[in-house]
Amino acid sequence: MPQLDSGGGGAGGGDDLGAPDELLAFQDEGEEQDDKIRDSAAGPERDLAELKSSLVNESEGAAGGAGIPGVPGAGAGARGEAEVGAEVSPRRRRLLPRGRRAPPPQLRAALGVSSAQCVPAPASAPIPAVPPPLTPLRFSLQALGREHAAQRLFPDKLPEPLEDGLKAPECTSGMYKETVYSAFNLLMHYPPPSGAGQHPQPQPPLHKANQPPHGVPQLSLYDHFNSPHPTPAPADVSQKQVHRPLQTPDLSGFYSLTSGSMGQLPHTVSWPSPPLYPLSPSCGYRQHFPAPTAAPGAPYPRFTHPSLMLGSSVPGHPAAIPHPAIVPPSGKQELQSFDRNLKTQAESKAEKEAKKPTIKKPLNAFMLYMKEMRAKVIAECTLKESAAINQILGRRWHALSREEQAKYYELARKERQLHMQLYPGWSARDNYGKKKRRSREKHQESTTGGKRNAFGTYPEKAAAPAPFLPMTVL
DNA sequence: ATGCCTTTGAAGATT
DNA sequence: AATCTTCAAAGGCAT
Repeated sequence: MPQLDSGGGGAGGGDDLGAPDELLAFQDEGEEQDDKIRDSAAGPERDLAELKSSLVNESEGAAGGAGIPGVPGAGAGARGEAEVGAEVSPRRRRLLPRGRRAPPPQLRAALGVSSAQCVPAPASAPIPAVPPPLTPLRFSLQALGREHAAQRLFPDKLPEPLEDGLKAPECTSGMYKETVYSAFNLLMHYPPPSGAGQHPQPQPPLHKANQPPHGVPQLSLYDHFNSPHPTPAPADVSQKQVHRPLQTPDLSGFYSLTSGSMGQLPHTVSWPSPPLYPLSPSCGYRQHFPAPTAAPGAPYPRFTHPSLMLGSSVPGHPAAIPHPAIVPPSGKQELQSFDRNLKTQAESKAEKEAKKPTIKKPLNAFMLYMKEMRAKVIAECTLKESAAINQILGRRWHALSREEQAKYYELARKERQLHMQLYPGWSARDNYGKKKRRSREKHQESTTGGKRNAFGTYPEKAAAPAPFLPMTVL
């Protein structure tokens, strides 16, 4: 989205041209802004109420024989829903019962056990920026995930944007205003003295770093560069092993909107972190690495695991530095077998090819939004089923103001741009077929009666000019 | 163990 | 050019 490129042209070329979706996302929202704002302020209970209602109505509509309800009930509230008067979006149509599992009843069950299942914040108490503490299990898993995540991080990227973020007006007056992000930024750059952390959760021991990251949740560049627990770089790495594929000065402003998962912040900000120090101003990315705390010369375990030494696909970026977007083929099973295979080194060429780590797609704006807000929704409700949560998040996404959405689009644009810089030869095509696709027959069934075009909307709407120029708000 | 569900957006593939 | 398809995250659930 060129309008989003406040840099007046940006790093170059087509990358600055956001996908049409980004423009379309703001369509039909002009006169709906007021409604959206009201809805947005209505709180989670309304989200759920709408969702429940719409699900019920949609199901009833389907059962009624027409197959498609004319208006999805109260669910129309979030956006004014003028567009659903005549036709229901393909996405909503997909909510209708289909296939062997009849999702709507499932979701109704998940959402409709009772309104009490969702525990919204009291009316007098606004939704906290920081979600309630996580359960011990989730807490430890996230901590573990974060640690492993750090192992996959490029040590040569750093919170420089964070520093910029502190200076950037949009970071002090936008989506993260008066949130923990500000504190997070500060802590990232001005961490408490070693041992000053008062959080009862001890920092995971470094020795864990030698363990393979089994079950490590996939992290995006967003996670990585906003990681509150950046990977400490060994002195030798920081001095001589850091290779950068490109000099990318125009990336200097990346990730100025720091966040990471909301759910991680409460404890992560209180973790004691080693002091940060800038690496090399000559680097494409300015680096801030935690000063090594290990004895000089001591091996740095975080980079010793074979699975962490997988080369990036970046030409001139030798194998040493893993990247959060790089993951073993698919999950922990593969990771374990990957280790074994590395030990035996007896795989066939084809097998090796199959074991090549996957470079994931960069997250789009909505994915970034979901990643950030999921924990919040989970905290507000007892829901855990992602399908239901995603529905809520989808509605909230539409209820966001243009300014709020624009920030995620900008973040996503930067993520794509950085991804492109890091993996010049990568294509989304590379990952095609790596997921087992649902059967063609089933998919056709699901799309029968309504097709979603490349813009996720109706062709006639896609043809409409986008009234919104995000540039004006950035 | 694996895939589906569900969301939006991006991008490759197909018509 | 327009449309279709796949994948990105996530976690419960069905097979």
